[in-house]
Amino acid sequence: MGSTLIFAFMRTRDENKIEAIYREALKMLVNEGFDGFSIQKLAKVAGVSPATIYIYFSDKEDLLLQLHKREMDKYFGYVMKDFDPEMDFATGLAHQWKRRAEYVIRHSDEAHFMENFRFTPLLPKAAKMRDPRFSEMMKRFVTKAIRNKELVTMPFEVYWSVAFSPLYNLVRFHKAGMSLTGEKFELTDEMLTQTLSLVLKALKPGDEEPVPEITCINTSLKHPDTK
Amino acid sequence: MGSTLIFAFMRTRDENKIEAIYREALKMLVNEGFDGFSIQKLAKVAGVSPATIYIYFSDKEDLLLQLHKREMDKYFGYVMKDFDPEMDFATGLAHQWKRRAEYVIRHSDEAHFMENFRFTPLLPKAAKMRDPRFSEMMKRFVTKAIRNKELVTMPFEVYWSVAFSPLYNLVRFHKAGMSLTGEKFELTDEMLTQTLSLVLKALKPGDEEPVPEITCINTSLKHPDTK
DNA sequence: ATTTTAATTAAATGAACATTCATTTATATT
DNA sequence: AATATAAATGAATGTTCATTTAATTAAAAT
Repeated sequence: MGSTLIFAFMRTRDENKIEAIYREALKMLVNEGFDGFSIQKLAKVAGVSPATIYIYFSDKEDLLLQLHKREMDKYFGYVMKDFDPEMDFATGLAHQWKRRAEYVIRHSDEAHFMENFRFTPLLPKAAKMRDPRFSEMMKRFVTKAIRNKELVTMPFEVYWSVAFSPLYNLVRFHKAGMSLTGEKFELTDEMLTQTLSLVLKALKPGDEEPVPEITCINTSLKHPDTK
Repeated sequence: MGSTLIFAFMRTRDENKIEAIYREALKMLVNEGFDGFSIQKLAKVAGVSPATIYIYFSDKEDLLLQLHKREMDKYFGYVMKDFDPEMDFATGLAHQWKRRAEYVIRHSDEAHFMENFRFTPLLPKAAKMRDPRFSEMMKRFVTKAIRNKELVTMPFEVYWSVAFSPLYNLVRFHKAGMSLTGEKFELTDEMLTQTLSLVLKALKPGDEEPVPEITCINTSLKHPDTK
C-alpha cells in the first residue's frame, strides 16, 4: 500500500497534508474520544477536503488502524533503541523501563491513544498488523532470564503485566491529573524509580510469598451468585 | 434525581425497561465501542422508544455517567464485602485481590466498560460522582499497613498501581483472547495466584532492589528529542 | 367508570455523519 | 507552452444521529 507507481507526469503529493491528518486525528481522538471523532471534523482541522482523506485511507476504520500501527512502530522503535536481549535481566529491565517511561511521559497523547485502542473492537485487526520483531525480542529476553535464574519462572503475559502495567497505570493517573480517588495527582521521578525497584524485587527469584489460592476461572460455573 | 414525588394517581413505571436500557447499553458499548453506540440503536435493542430513554436520562452523556456510576457501585460493593481495613496487610490484600479477580472474570463486560471509561473525556465528571467511602477505606488500610511496617512506604497511587494493575492487565489479555504479541492467551487460576504472590513480594518491606534513577519528568524540557 | 397523573410512544426535526463524484489543480517532463 | 497524470477538492449523496413534540396509554384511587 505504501509504494505507488511513479509515472512520468505527476503532481507531487503534499506530505504535510498526510502528516496533518495523522496529527489532528490523534489529537481529536484523545481530546474528544472515539465518539466525537469524525472525518468531516478531521478534514476541517487538518485543512484538507474530506475527499483527500479518502485518497490515503480506504475508510474511517482504515485510518484508525493505520494511525495505530504508525504510533506503535514509533513507540517500539524508541523503546528498542540500544536494547540488547543479551543484557543481564536487571539491566535490560531498567533499560526498557526507562525508555518506556520517557516516551509515554513525553508523548502522553500518543500513549493515551495506544492504550485506549486496546479497548476498541478494532484491536484484533490491529494485532494482525503488528511488527512481530519487537515481541520476539522481548520473549527472547525473558526466556533467557528465566533460564539463567535471574527471573522467576512465569508465563510471558504474567511477566509483562507485573513489569510494565504499573508504569502505564501511573502515567494514566498522571495524565488524568487524578488518581482513582479523584484527588489531584502528579507523578514524580522518585515514584517511577521506586516502582521500578518494587517491580524488580517482585520478579527476581527468592522469598516467594505464600498466598491463598485464587480460584475464579475454573469455578466460575459453580459461583454464579455475585450479588 | 433518583427520588421523584409520588402523586396519588400515577401510572407505575416499568422497571424492566430501565434495566433493559442499562443492560443493552453496556453490551453495545463493549461490543461496538463508544463510537458505534447510539441512542436510537439502544432504544431498538432495549425495546423502548428513544423518547423513553430521555425520561430517565437528560442526554446521552448523562446515560453514560449514570451507567458508569451504577457499575462502579456494584463493583465496589462486591469488592468490599467482608473486607475490614484492620486486617493484617497480607490477608487484606489477598481478600481484595480475590474479590476483584472474581468479579472482573465473571463480569468481564462490566469490567471492560469500567476500564474503557477511564480513557474517555467523561472521566473527570465521573470522578466527581464517586462514592468516597471506598477509597477512604482503601487509604486507611494502606496507611495502617505502612505504619505497622507491613508495607513499604510509598504513595497510595504507587501502591495501587503495583498491587492491582497487573491483575487488570491479565484479565484484559484474557478477555481479548490474546496477549500483546497477538498470540492466543487464556488466563488460569495458577497465573493469578502467582501474580498475587509476586505482588505481595514487591510490597513487603525488605530486600529493596537498587535501580538506576528514572529521570523523565523533571528533565522533560531538556530532552525534547525523542526520535 | 371516571379521573388524574406520570409513563410511554410514534413521528418528526435539523444537524452531523461517512462516503462519493465530477471537476479542478499542480507538477515534471517534453 | 503543451501534456499527462495523480493530487486535491467542493459539493452533493443518502443515512444516521441526538433530541423534541404532541399525543396516547396505563394504573390506582375514587
